[in-house]
Amino acid sequence: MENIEIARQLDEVADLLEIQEANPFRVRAYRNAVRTIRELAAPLEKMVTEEADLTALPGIGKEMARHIGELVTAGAMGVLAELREAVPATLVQIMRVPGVGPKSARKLWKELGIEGVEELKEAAEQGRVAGLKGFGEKKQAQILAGIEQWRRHTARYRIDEAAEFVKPLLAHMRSLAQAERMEVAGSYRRRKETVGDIDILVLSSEPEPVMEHFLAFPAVADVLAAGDTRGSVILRSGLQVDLRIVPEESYGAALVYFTGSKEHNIRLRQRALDRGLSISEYGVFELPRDASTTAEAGAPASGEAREDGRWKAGREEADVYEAVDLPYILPELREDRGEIEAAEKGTLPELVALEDLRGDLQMHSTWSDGKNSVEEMLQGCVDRGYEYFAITDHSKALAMIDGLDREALERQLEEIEEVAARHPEIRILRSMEVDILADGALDLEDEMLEALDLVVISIHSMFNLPAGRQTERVLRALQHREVDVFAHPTARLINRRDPVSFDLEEVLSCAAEHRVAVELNANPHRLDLKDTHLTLAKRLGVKVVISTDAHRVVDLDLMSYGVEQARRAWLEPEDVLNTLSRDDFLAYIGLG
DNA sequence: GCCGTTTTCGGCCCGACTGTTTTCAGTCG
Repeated sequence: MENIEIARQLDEVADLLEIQEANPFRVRAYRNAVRTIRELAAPLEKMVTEEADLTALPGIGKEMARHIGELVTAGAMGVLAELREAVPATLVQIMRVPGVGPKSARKLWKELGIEGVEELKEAAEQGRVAGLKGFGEKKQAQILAGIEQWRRHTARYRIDEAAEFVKPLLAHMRSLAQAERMEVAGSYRRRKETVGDIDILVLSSEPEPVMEHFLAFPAVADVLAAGDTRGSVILRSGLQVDLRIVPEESYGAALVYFTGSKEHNIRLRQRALDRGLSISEYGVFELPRDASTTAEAGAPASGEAREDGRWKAGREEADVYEAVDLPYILPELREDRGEIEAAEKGTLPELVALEDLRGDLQMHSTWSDGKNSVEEMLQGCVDRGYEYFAITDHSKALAMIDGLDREALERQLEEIEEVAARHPEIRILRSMEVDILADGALDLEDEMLEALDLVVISIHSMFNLPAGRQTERVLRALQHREVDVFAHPTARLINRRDPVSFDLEEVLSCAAEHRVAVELNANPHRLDLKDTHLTLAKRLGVKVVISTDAHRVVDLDLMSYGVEQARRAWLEPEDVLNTLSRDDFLAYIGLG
């Protein structure tokens, strides 16, 4: 059983417990376990069969380990089965409707017998929901709108999709003089591969016109909330945008708060409490001395309290970190994946940056499915300051797009030689993206593989092999002595195709042993390997190459998405092969 | 249900907005 399925079932336990009004901290314990499992690169199933100690994982205790063991060995968890007996599992769907939480779901079920979204819609349309105590006409309308929104949009947006919506919105907001500073925060700022919504923070001493201007953005389809300092809208695209307006002394604290992640913020706030401080989006505050005896021990709620002398910091993000004795932590690292501990010890990584890259090691030309010639791609690479690049057209197994057979490759290599002769300013690597066939053999004769400067291999077929066979297939390919790079290893397409299943740890160990690098495919549809996988690669001593897989010259600019994900994985320049200079890179791949 | 050089018991982040309320609960981020 895949980790993702185990996480899903534990998450359902948490949902059902919430509807049952269980101890909220117990619910949180399940959510924490879910988070750990979602980020875990090692397969739990294997850990269980090897009798590894699951309780060593954060948020997994004795009980959680027992649940997981049960699920892996018996295929189901007793705790979930019992909950499903007591609570209709379809109530979880109701909870997903915006504006409906566990309390409402329970009430709708207990008092109106509603068990699913369809029934909820019907009841709301008939006006029966408004009759409930604590509900009303407006709440009922909100629920109906919520159902529509939920139907329209369930998936998260790829980061490049989100960027397309963010750009015009930012331009709109920047045209307003009262918006003194502005930043897109949230997971967008942390450069996650997908975002659920967009969070925009504005510094202004005049919030009213800023909020008005925000609501007047032409693409706004629906206003969910609009207060003095917080607003929330749905764009026509279905994307939700939240706006927060804060004064100058709170901008840094609000940026920390609004950038997240939630888990990172919780750690910071706990750290503050340990130091007699409290952090909120308004700043860092000193706790009252007698905090233990009073109920309101936290940060002052709003404006007036910021002037009572307890405000300590909050203008800039760095001030907030400094207040809890930490150096500044970059947004990409704020996931509570050890960055707080590293910051404390002074061992934060020196993250790789776009300027560090000296070459691009996967791109296509008109020889296969690319839209530009070899020479045009070369010029694109020269324009981006690269010292080397690889032309990696597809091999013949991809008949659909006319992959190159041996003869075609030979002709292509002749052209490359001619182009190279005219362009001594950059080194063209003679390469190919060779398909890994069903049995792990490579889709090109050994003789030709030897003739290439760089052999890149990847999966384009048989995505659904069972994990055991997929692992064997990949291991065999990795062991071929001519292979240099394993490209887009899991073959996933974000929101479109699941990753293939194989034992990643075994695959990476094999890559390390045979000195094969893994690719971080920078195309925002792929971002493969993803951040947590790359962290594991680094730990296992596997080098990474970041490549765009460009199919036209402009695609070469997708490199930034790759670098951002590499940064989320804590990669430093020395972890990434294509930060090497031309001579060092050629030496690394044995071309002296 | 998890966790711990201040704790194996008693904690577990903090605040805005909305709707239905006369002081707050629920939801969300």
